[in-house]
Amino acid sequence: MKLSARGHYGLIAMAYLAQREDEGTVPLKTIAMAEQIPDQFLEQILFSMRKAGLVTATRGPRGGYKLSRPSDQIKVGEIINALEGAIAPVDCLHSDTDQDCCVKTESCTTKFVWEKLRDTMVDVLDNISLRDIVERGNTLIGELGVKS
Amino acid sequence: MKLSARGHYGLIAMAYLAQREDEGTVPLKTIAMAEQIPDQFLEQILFSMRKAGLVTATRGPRGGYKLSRPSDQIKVGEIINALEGAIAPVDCLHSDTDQDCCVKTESCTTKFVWEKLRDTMVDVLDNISLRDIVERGNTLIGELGVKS
DNA sequence: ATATTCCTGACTAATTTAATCAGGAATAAC
DNA sequence: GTTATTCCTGATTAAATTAGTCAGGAATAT
Repeated sequence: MKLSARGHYGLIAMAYLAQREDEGTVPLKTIAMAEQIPDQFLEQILFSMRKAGLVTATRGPRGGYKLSRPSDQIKVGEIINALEGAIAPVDCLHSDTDQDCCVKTESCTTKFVWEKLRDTMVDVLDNISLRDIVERGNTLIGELGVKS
Repeated sequence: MKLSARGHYGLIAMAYLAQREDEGTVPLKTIAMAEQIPDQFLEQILFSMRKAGLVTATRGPRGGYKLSRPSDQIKVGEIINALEGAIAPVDCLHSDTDQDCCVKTESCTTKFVWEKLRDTMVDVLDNISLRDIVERGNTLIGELGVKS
């Protein structure tokens, strides 16, 4: 039940962009450097973010990435979904019909457990926006002092 | 964010035992056969269950496994915990101090997201017992008719 | 005795994930 | 129009994890 590095890095990068949403574009290398993400790996990740319509990119000198929408309109759920596919603790949750996993055995009495888990996870992630993360970060800094 | 086969099979096997909790011990092979789980793999899994104190085993002819407690006192969370370790979407959630992941970058403003997700997941899984699964299964059978 | 069933570590195979490589295309600055 | 910068994108390799098997042993009921 672990998040992949893709998802982990992805959210960090998006939060980085959110924190600078009023400052125009940010080049990939800047993010990679600041957050210690291998930059060719981050390239893959931001490519996915662009395909998902969550960021826009500009090429050439002074180019880079920025959020495609205000940070309060981008939910963590969308990001993770774009990077890792739909959340589903168990594969057989995908099919609308029970075909795949419930035909042969009676084991699918357990299925509702994973459905409930999935629904709860989706609910949590769809209710946190990038802005929430930025604000939370600012609050922490205010309370505890900046760290670096 | 996928459950491993260990966890998936494990819950199925435990639900199987729960459904027969008044019938004495059930041999591993019976479960493996019924639920289509490779039996040497199931052996590993039930071994873990025993080490975690969730089942008791009897050797020899007419031996087998049974739940070590009434099914309503065994939560899904315990089972998954024993089979996959503590739930933690991101590794740095383990350490009580921030040492591991938050020193170098400001990326840990995202940490609370994973904390919240973890807490919610734990909450869901700790509030479903094996008996809930059995009852749910019986209800479904009553409503929809038995499948096999 | 013997058949049955669990015990347990070591091992192998398959899959997934992380990361790198490579070459290209667009664009701003000069 | 040349150059440096930055994103684009598929292919490939390397590392790690997971799934599953092998092998031999120990306990126990009949």
